[in-house]
Amino acid sequence: MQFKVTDFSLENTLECGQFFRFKKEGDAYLVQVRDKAFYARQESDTVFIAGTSDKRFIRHLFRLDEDFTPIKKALMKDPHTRASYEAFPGIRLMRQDPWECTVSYICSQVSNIPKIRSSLEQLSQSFGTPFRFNNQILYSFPEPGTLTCNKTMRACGIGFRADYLQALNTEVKAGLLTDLDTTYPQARDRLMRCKGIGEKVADCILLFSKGYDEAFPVDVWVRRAMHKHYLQAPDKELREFMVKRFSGYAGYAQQYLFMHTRLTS
DNA sequence: ATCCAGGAATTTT
DNA sequence: AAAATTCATGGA
Repeated sequence: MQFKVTDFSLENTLECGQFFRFKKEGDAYLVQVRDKAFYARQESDTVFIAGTSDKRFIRHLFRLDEDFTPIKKALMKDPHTRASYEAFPGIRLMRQDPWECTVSYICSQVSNIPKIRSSLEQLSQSFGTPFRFNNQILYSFPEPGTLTCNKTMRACGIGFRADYLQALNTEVKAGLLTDLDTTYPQARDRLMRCKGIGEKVADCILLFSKGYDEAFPVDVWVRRAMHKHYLQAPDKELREFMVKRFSGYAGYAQQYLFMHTRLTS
C-alpha cells in the first residue's frame, strides 16, 4: 500500500515529539497504535505502508485527506515558524487515538521524551496483550479499564502519575472521551476536570487526537521560544497571541517551534 | 549531589 | 483571578 504525499515528512512527523509508539528499523519505522502495528517508509514523495491494508486508518492517522496548503502558507509568513519549517520540513500533526493520547500525555508531565516512550512501552508490556508481528513479539496498548493496579503501574516508572491514570478510569467510564466532541473551550474544560490534567496536557490531547488545531500547548521549550522570539508574558497570553497570529493553526506553529528549539538549542 | 524534563495542585496575594 | 509556592520522579 502506498500514498503520494506533498509537504509531508514521515521522519519529522514521527520524530517531532507528538507521538511516542514507534521505532526505527533500518529505513522504515515500526509504528504502533492501540492493538495495531505497521511499517512505514518514505521515498521522496511516496509513503509505503506494510503490515496493514487498512487504507482509511492510515489516511486518518496522518491526516492525509486534509489540505496542508493554507497551513504551510500561514507558517511561511512568520519568520520564526518559517525558519522552523526550513529546518524540519513536512511535520504534520497526527490524529492519534484519544485514549492512547490521553494516557501518553498524563505520563508526559515533568518528564522527557525518551522517558515517556520507555514508560509507555513498559505499561504496554505489563497491561497490554502480546501479539506476533513480522516475527517479533509486540504488545498492544493497555485497553481502557485495565490500568488499575497502582503498584504495577509504578513499576513501569511512571511514579506519581499512576494516581492520575487510576482516576482516569472512572472519567473514561463516565464518558470523558465522547465528551470531547464539542467545541475547543468546552472540551478543554472537560479534560481539566480530571485529576492530573492541566492546561498543557489538555491542549496536547485536543491538538494531537481531536483535531483542535487552535490548541497551543505551552511546555518549557515552547515557552522559551516564545519568550525569546515573540513576547515575555504568562502562558495564557502566549496562547492568545499565537491564536491571533496563526488564525486557527496555532497548534501547527507550536509543533514547529517545539521541534526546532528542542533540537537546535 | 544538583539540575532538568512536553506540569499540576495548592496556597497566598 | 492571578501569582507564587509546593509537590513529584527518574535519569543525566
